Amino acid sequence: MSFYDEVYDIVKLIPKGKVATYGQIAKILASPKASRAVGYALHFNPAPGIIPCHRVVNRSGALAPAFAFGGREVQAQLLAQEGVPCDDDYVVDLKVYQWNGEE
DNA sequence: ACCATGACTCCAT
DNA sequence: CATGGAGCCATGG
Repeated sequence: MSFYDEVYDIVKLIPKGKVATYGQIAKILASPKASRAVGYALHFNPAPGIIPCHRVVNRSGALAPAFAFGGREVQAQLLAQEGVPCDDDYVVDLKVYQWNGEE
């Protein structure tokens, strides 16, 4: 699962107050279209608490609807706590909070 | 190698 | 704007 390991590593090094999209991570890894595999890797989430999956959002900047480590509201709280306020629809302002450290 | 699945993304209606 | 279908990638049986 080296691919997944890469995903976890990327997610783990996302700076506080920033979020990354599946497509962005996929692009950083190897293929910009591996967003599915990336989401899958996060779904495995082998290290909850260590892997800030809440900092990973979809291309719209919205939190994963199927997120299940506590609920979207919890994720929203975490993001707000990190300094990333989210919309009522759990949508983050990507043009401001999207992580661009690998771009 | 093939088929099925999935926290995605894009295009068409 | 909501819904549906197709494409892409990695994993597991």
